Amino acid sequence: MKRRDEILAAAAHVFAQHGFRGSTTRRIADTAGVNEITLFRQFGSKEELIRQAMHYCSQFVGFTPLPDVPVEPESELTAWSESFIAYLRLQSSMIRKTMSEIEERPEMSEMASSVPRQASADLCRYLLALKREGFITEKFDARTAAAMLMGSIFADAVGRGMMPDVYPQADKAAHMYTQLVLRALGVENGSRKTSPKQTRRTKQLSN
Amino acid sequence: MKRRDEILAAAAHVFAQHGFRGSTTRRIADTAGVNEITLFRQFGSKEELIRQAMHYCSQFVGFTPLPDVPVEPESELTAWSESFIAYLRLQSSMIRKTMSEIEERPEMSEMASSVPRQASADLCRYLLALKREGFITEKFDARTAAAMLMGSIFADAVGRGMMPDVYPQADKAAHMYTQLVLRALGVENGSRKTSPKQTRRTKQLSN
DNA sequence: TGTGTAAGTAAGTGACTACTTGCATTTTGG
DNA sequence: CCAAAATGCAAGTAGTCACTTACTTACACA
Repeated sequence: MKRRDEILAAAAHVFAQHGFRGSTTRRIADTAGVNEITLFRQFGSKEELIRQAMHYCSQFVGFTPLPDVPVEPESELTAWSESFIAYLRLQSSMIRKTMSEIEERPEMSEMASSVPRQASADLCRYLLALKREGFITEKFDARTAAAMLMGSIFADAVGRGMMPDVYPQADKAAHMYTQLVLRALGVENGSRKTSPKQTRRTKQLSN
Repeated sequence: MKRRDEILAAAAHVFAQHGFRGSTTRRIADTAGVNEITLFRQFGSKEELIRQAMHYCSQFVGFTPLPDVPVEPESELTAWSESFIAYLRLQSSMIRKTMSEIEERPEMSEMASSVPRQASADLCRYLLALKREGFITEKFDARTAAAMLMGSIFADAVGRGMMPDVYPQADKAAHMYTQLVLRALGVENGSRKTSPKQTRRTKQLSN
């Protein structure tokens, strides 16, 4: 069990550095400190090993959750953006490798896309809640706004290593992207423009 | 000469599909319809061939230029965004492959980063011109705003193939990102908030 | 003590890789 | 029209790749 996890972690690490073709079974075995044969006995093939390694990695994902009912949009959304960018930066090598293999190993990319998919859904729901709770009065498309915030964060995480000078200061970037999106939506200094629409949930909370 | 270009185009195409390691000399030769030996006689090595193929590709880059003096911010910036996203979408496979090889072939990534670098500089200059010409009165960080617009477009171009449902309608996306950024900067319906600051250039143009 | 399981060692297989050599053929330019 | 350059063909080299077979060792548990 422990051995197995060590091998999976090693495989994930090697894959993040060298991609699928560059992840030779020898290199993975050396990194894990085990004999090459052990890989084949445990996982059958290199492909299966790397598939399981990616699945193993997906256990450790977890973002600061967005509340169902917004109270302080800027701080809540900033916290979420910070945790999202931190995750993407940590995984940036793996993300780049995975994205470059869509054409040749589409099922692996599909697995990797579940995290941003979920994040996008969460973010959209939160933005609609901002509208429902009266923080936003103007018309806007939640999916576009969500795609912008996530896209900015994504591009920052995977692109900063290549061209650090085109991005804002690293530790403030998530906050600045968040602020700019909120300004685009007309959310300023956290004040409500209208009172919340009455729904079952908001009624319960206002008791 | 013509032969050479055919080989370079084939090499670029194969590289965009399979990456460096997957671009076998045999595959490139087959795609180009030439003998494998010809590659080595013309270019010496696979590495040199692919290097030249990428350089060959960079000839065909060209965006709708941003004017030095903004007149209609939304239409001008949208046109630029459209041309930028069209380019990135066309090159998305190549971009993904190049990005995934930063660790192993940094000099190639450096070459590829010159295009977005230039684009970022152009965009920043334009945003500052918007301020100078009185379209923007609020304080803003040009680099952050530029990173957001470019990041959104970049993420759209490379990510849509993987998860089409998280992005807005493809043919309107560039326009919507542009609009949202302009709203964040407080540029509405193209009207100036203050009169342009007098500079040599604007003085000349106002004659 | 015996037995099953996970691990290691040694050796090797066939396929593919970038790249080379020698020679025949085609294309091209003056 | 002829020489020179470019290209093709056949064969081969040395290395790497994923993966296999046969056998040995270490350890847990009953």
